[in-house]
Amino acid sequence: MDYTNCSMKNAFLLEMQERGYLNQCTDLEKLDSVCNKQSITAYIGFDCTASSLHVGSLLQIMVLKLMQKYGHRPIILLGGGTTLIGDPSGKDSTRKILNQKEIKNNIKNIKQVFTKVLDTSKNKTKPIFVDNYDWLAKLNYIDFLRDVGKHFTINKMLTFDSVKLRLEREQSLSYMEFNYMILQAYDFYQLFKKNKCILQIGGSDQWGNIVSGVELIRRMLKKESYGLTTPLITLSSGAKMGKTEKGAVWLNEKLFSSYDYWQFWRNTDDRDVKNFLNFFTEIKSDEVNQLIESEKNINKLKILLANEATKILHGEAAAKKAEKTAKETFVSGGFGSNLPEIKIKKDDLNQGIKILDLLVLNKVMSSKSEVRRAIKSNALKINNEVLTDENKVISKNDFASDKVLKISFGKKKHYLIKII
RNA sequence: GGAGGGGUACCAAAGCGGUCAAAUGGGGCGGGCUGUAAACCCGUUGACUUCGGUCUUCGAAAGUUCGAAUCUUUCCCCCUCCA
Repeated sequence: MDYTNCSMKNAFLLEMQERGYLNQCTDLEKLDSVCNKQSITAYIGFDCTASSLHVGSLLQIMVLKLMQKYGHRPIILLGGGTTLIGDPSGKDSTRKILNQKEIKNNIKNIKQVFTKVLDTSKNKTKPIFVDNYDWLAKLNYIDFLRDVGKHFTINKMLTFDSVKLRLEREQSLSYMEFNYMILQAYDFYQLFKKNKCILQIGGSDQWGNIVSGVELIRRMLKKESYGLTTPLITLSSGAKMGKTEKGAVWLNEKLFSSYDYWQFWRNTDDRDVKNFLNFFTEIKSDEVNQLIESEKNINKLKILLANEATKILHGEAAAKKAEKTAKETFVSGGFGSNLPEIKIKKDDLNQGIKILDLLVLNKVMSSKSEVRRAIKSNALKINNEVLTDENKVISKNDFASDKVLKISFGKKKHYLIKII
């Protein structure tokens, strides 16, 4: 949506707009004037179907961070209740239903990301974590239908994309999932009442759910609340954002290392660099424009992007370390110290280990055939030398004076073999 | 509940008794070119292998046959139309 003609005054919303975080808003002008008068509380709900969020949720997290910058308070709703139900938005089919234990565990892990990225030091803007299981689980079905359900018409619900698409594609939509939007609307109502949360933010696929909440609050409390969505990020290549050769780009370090995370940003498509600098770093928008103008070497900007983005999630030290490793590995072709390691026992090394076994056992590749294939196509290197012998046995002699050996698969995947 | 149609590898989709580890497209992976980018070109894409082969796969199970993804039976699941 184009808001260029809207005369916003509020600094927070202006920056939202400059960075491209604004997609749709239920009433931007009113929200603007509210934000100008007071600090607000807003919430974003996150899905807890996995043990970590991935970059797909990063834009939302950046919005929360930006709120804090302007003195507003974010609420993070980790939907233990709604995850039990499953949001049909943007899904072709029913997703896997998790049990409570899995969800609890997921919430615990996901929470770590927020405590790392957001500022928890200031009382006024300190994030609040809530779990809608706390109120959803207590609901009484009959009461709920009478108090909340009466405000929803099936006629309207059927027109929401999340429902409509399923019906059009003739994919089944269970009654359970059909209720999702009501529960999400009820969440907003609860947070409005309990925490004076007047704004719900979400991805563009959440629009329908968010509007339902705004309407529910209006009907039940006769009060005004707001909804705002962020755009769906589309890559220049048309692909979905967040896929790499290592799978999804997870935000939890256990699932996706800070080095890989840095690499992910470093490998950004030229055409996406400007957007990403605006979306995923804290560099000011006009500064970004200037950089794009003045810096002729796009790779320098990609390094900047990687550093800044990694800094936000994993801290400055991790970002620096990743940059150093990348430099050592790619520029000088040496041994970056932060590369993933494969450990070999001294005894095993004395006997010699087949390269085939080594790579499969350490999950560098999933089968011996794959290793053989890689060797046939000159994709495997030991200390930068192409390996042609698939029967190669790694032994002590292969190690340089240093106690380290570098194995590379393709141009980007490098591993250090260490003797333990 | 009745009548049809269908379930094939990561996905889509061909094959309908042997020449099928299974066409083709997409995706993935690798190589080349480059800039750790894009585009393009090439290779590869079940597992194990002493590179001769061997083993396991076409919804599940049983059967026919020298031989089955292909034929038969039962079961499970999905879709369409009718009620």
